[in-house]
Amino acid sequence: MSQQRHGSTPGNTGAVPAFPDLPEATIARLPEYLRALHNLAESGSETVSSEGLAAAAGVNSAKLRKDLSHLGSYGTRGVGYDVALLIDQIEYILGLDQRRAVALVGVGNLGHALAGYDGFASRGFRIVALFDSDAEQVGKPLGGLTVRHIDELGRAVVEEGITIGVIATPAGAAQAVADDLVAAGVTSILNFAPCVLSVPPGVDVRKVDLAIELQILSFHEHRKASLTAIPGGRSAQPGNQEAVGS
Amino acid sequence: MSQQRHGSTPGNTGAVPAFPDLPEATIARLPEYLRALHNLAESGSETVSSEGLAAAAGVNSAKLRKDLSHLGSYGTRGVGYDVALLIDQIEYILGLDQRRAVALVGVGNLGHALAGYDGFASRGFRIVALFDSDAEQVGKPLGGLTVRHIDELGRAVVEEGITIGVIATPAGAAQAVADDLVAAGVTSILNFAPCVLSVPPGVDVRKVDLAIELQILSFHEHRKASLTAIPGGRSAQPGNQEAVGS
DNA sequence: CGCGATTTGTGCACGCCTTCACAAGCGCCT
DNA sequence: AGGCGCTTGTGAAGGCGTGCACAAATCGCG
Repeated sequence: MSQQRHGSTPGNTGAVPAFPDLPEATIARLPEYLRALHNLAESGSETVSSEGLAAAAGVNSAKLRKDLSHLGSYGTRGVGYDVALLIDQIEYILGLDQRRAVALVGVGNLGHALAGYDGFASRGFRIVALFDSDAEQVGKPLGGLTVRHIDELGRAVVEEGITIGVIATPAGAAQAVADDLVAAGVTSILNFAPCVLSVPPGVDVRKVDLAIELQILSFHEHRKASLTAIPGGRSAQPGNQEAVGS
Repeated sequence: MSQQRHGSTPGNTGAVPAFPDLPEATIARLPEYLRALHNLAESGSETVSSEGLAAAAGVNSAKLRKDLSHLGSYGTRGVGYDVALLIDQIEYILGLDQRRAVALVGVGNLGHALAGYDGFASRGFRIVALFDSDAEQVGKPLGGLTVRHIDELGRAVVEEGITIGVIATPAGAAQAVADDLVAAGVTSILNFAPCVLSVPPGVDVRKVDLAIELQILSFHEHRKASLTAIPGGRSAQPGNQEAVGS
């Protein structure tokens, strides 16, 4: 975690409700809280304590309370948080009430899986267009959509109201695709290609590199092995849960 | 980002080289540096300055120097870093010289893509076994391997020397699979299921939730939209690169 | 051999995030 | 109505990570 520091809203005296200036670390945890809350709602819970929700989300209860306090006071002392109300609040903050339209570029190995991943639809996103530069792929049906050539991206972004682009191409093509997405008006990019993208100010990029996650685990394996090898090294360390994305 | 605080190596006076106690944030960036270094090596560079490598990895040069200084002094003032030497060092630290054996559990939509992802093999990992609980899937060939029933996991872990498990099952099955992996002796787990896993001390879990990444981007879209809507809101913010992990 | 240009390695200060500990508030029971 | 137990919300402290700015070190050239 590093940059991504955005300006606040200085003299916001308009009728529009002030957009809360949440810490980046808090934002990254809100989706996790949201998922836990949906589970609780399904199991019939009306309210939940910070302790209970924290356990379900895998975090410290103090951290959870501080995170939620940034959104405003939606809890009742002595009782807990109203599950349904909190769900609405978090979904509003995250902008999920708009069911954002997503474009997926690159329908190779990974792209196929992403196009068919039902976890997107169930959590507020619609993949509305698939693109590829390979003529072999263009025209093929995939998950209810037809793969289109990347030249059509600009038009599709406008017509479908796309605001988020997902890049699942090889690393060599990723920068060109990013440029195309930006030119088309997309301002948020999720990049699965193992490379650094250069984008203009105002465009947000998040990166997911599957191999990097394994390499981090590999480091801890290496460390654990070296600890158990030396005399005095303990074989059990308090290693534990760790989420990506900070 | 949160826990994962491991004990240091107190009285390490043995012949085994002291395992460096790297900050977690540094560890998360090492794989990125490694990728950039491989690119540089391929293009024929013998040495690289901190400025150059930082640009290739998408970070600040001061941060890069501090990160590398934790590994020891492998640079030459006035010249830069020896690319080949640094690659060896980082690969050693990350434990990649052992080409770790990985087990993949769940060959559904996402599992298929992971099994065929060549980015693993090219970066030090071998997927050596595929598992599923669905009898329909068991026996099918996939990426040069045959899908096995999850009951065989314990035996396979020992025989193949598996140290890392990847969970690509639905959320409902993930905890049971994690328990099986731990029981079989696996001490590192990469979890793609959208749920919190409970594991004993000494086992490391990293989580990748594709929908969460989109939700974080959605938040920034929402924020940007609300900024441009109010008078005085600027339409271009210094949003920028942001990696997951850490 | 000495000097200047270049680049690393790091001490320091700042800011963010986490965690503790507790006061304030709410509901329930008597 | 009053008191008691429970839970939230938050002030303060501590730790971690980042980035600046500079001293130390190395190479190349005259």
